[in-house]
Amino acid sequence: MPTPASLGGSLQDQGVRMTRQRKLLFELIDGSGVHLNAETLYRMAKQRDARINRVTVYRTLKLLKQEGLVDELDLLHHEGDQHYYETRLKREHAHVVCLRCGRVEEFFGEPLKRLKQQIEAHFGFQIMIARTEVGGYCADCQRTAVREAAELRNGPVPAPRAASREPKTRSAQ
Amino acid sequence: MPTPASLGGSLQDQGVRMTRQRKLLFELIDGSGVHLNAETLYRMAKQRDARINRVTVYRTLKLLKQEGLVDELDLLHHEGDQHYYETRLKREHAHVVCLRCGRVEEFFGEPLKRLKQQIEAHFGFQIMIARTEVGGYCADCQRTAVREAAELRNGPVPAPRAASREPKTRSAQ
DNA sequence: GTGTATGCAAATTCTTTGCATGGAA
DNA sequence: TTCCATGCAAAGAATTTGCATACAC
Repeated sequence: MPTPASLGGSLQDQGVRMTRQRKLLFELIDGSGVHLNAETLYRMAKQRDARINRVTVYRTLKLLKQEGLVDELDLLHHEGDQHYYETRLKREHAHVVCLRCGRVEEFFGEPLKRLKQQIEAHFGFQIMIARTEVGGYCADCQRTAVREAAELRNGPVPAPRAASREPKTRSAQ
Repeated sequence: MPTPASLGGSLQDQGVRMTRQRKLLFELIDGSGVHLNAETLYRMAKQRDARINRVTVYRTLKLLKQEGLVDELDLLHHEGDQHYYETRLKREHAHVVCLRCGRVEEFFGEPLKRLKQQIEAHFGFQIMIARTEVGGYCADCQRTAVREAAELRNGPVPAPRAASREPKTRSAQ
């Protein structure tokens, strides 16, 4: 299990070459918290090194995915069909996506461990990847939805959807 | 919650027109058990009605997805980036994919309910979609992997990967 | 009759591949 | 010095869109 600062460390031992591009990409993925997609990662990398190519980003993500160093998510395709990547954490967690404002929360907790254990026991299965993604409405957006519905009934000027499209992230439990 | 035989029923009430194509697609999705992808569905439909177009399949799936009548999965991209669809069941369940033979199992159970409840309570979240997809090795493939490793050590003729690529499905608990 | 759904062709989005060159070990 | 990694251009897979026609209501 790699510490954030050493995404590449274990790879080097396996004979994978440490290039300028890979070093940069590893740093960005580790440093950015979570939920980068290929395009965003590419743009961030391009800013710090104009000589990097989008294809290299895809190849690097594929490598990290194969080696089990990052997890691939789609966050329920809430904004398009691209995939998102995060460094693999020790703790199992679920992603909770608000379908209205796009905020992504993370949930760590007992039920996830139990779920995994039960599946392994039930099927004699050896679990390598586990992904739980949940969509719905966050507390804020539930309130807003109620307000908007009221305004729609009463006044002819519904408030513009104030929710940010910029996904925020907050961890829990 | 639609019964399998009436995927389209509730849609008609909402002013969605029941066309020859939609009727056929609804029947196929309902009848086929689970885990159809767009291309497979298209080919099945084409066999029963040559006049159907691939685009109509995509449009119909999108409609059903929006109305919450089918769930969209990717089964961890085990064989490509296409998506899979299944009619929405009353019971929450997880999909358990063998990364070697491609078999897909379904897991129904307590931990899933608990997980959902805890997330709703913890965040004040209103869950609309929940998706759990688990990848790993099934009991059979664990045994096979051991045998193959042994053959690799002893004899120079490892057995070909005998596992079927045709995903089988079995339900559990 | 009206307006939504379809088919067709073309476009778009996301991702991968082939091949010559560059660079890490 | 040896291969693996990169960049570039181009291909590929999955899905969506524009627009004229067909057809459900």
